[in-house]
Amino acid sequence: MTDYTRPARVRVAPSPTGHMHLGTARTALYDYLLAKKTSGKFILRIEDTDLKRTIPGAEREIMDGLRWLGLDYDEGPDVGGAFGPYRQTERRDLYTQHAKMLVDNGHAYPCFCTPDRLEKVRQEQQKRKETTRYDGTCRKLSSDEAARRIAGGEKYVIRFKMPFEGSTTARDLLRGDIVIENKNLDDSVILKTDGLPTYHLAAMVDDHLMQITHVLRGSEWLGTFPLHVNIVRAFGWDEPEWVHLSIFLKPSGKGKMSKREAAEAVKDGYSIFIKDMQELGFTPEGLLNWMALMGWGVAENDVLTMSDMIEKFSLDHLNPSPAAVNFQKLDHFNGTHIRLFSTDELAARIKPFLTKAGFNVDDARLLRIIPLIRERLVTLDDGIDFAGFFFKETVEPNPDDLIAKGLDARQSANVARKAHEILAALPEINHAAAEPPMRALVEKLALNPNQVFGIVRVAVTGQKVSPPLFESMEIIGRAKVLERLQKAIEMLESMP
RNA sequence: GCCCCCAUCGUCUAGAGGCCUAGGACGGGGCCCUCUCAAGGCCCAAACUGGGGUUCGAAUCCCCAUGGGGGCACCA
Repeated sequence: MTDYTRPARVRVAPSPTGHMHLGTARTALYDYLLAKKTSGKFILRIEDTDLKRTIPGAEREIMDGLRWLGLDYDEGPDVGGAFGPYRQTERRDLYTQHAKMLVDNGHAYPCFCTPDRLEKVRQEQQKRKETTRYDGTCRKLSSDEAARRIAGGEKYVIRFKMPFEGSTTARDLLRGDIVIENKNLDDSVILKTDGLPTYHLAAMVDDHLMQITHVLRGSEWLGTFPLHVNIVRAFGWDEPEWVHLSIFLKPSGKGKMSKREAAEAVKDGYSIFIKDMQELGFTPEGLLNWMALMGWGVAENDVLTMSDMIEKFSLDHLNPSPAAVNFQKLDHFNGTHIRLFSTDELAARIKPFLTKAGFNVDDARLLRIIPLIRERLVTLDDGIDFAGFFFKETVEPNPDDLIAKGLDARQSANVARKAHEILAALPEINHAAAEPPMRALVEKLALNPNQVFGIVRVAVTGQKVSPPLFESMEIIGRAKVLERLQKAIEMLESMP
């Protein structure tokens, strides 16, 4: 059982090489939950040691994404902290020193092999159907010779010396002991020609120096797990708790999320990128709830707020198996959380979407609209379809939509005229006053409510689907309702 | 090819040897409500991959098979 009485220090350590995605967000969430649960610290560390792949703006997106999700970090590049800097390129000297420590105590060595040679070795191994691995050429070099070549200006990397014999046992919190024969391991590069470390060195050094107690990371790291454990042990450090999280599979469950699949999701109105999700109208609450439950589960009542999650979260109960993403379920959680918002809250969340869509939003009016649309929204973006017409001067219904089922244009025009008459006779169009006479009209015409109200709906809102008719008309106001009805009558009359 | 990991309804999961006739959620189907679309309520179908052990007793522990996934970079 995990000890939740000691404050945990956990970190999310993304590399700024692209858009922030679901996997990073979920790891951050679990980190955050653990930190909150133990009154510990949640830390953001930027792993930007691959200069070639670093993308400008990516770091900003990560920080914005975490904050938008409500996963505020206690330490990080832009907030500081006692264990900084929190950007690996700013910790360069630390890695150089630590690499040297390993060389000095015989756990690492300089390697002068060129990329060309390594590539050739790899190809030959592949041809012979062998495992591709470093062949150990430079491991045999004497330290004198290595020193001479370095002094001669030759380029080199530092490789970690993996043991040849025996086995390495690494303990994962969810999987127990993972044992691997050392002969299956090779000597990985820990410090590159450019002087910057690879993940293997940088993450181990930083996790130790930053006093990380629990390392939560994707299970794609399981392959290099023994390497990492060996590095930590070579330094003589205590190990953190290792927790390898399940990875996300594409919706079909066949293979992990790929670029291709990501593009596919966007076409369907979804995305695996946090920034896109925000723009698509998903809420942090819905997203968090959904992500939390991929890789973790609760017995019942799975609608969870942040405080519910903090209360119920348990590392021991995480699920190690891969999880296929299910966007339909995201829709469900998003809608559910939207319905949990107060009217003021929802209005504030929707307003930016309406504004962005070009509507001039009146706050008081929006507040009246919210109760009408709340349970119809899946995303905040849906607010445009359900509330946009309230802010339009005029609407342009599709003429065909004005014709009720079972009626022709002439008959529909007649219905519209009668409705206009009834509504025009009212000093004010509100729900209470308008519904009874309109119901009476349905009776009198021997039609069904669908037909009559449908015509009025399309005329007044410009669309076939809308919030409840009478409540909507009340907000639109008498003048505009009559004006729009009149226009619809004319449209119908001009139809053959 | 080699190494590693995983395995409960279509999907996400609960399950920690007897509380299991296997629970919940999404999705699906049906009914109710209903001015459209939703939301909501009620109901239904749907799973322990297979085979061997261990045990009085296995979804749960062990082994094998099968299936799925991940990794084999001077990327993270």
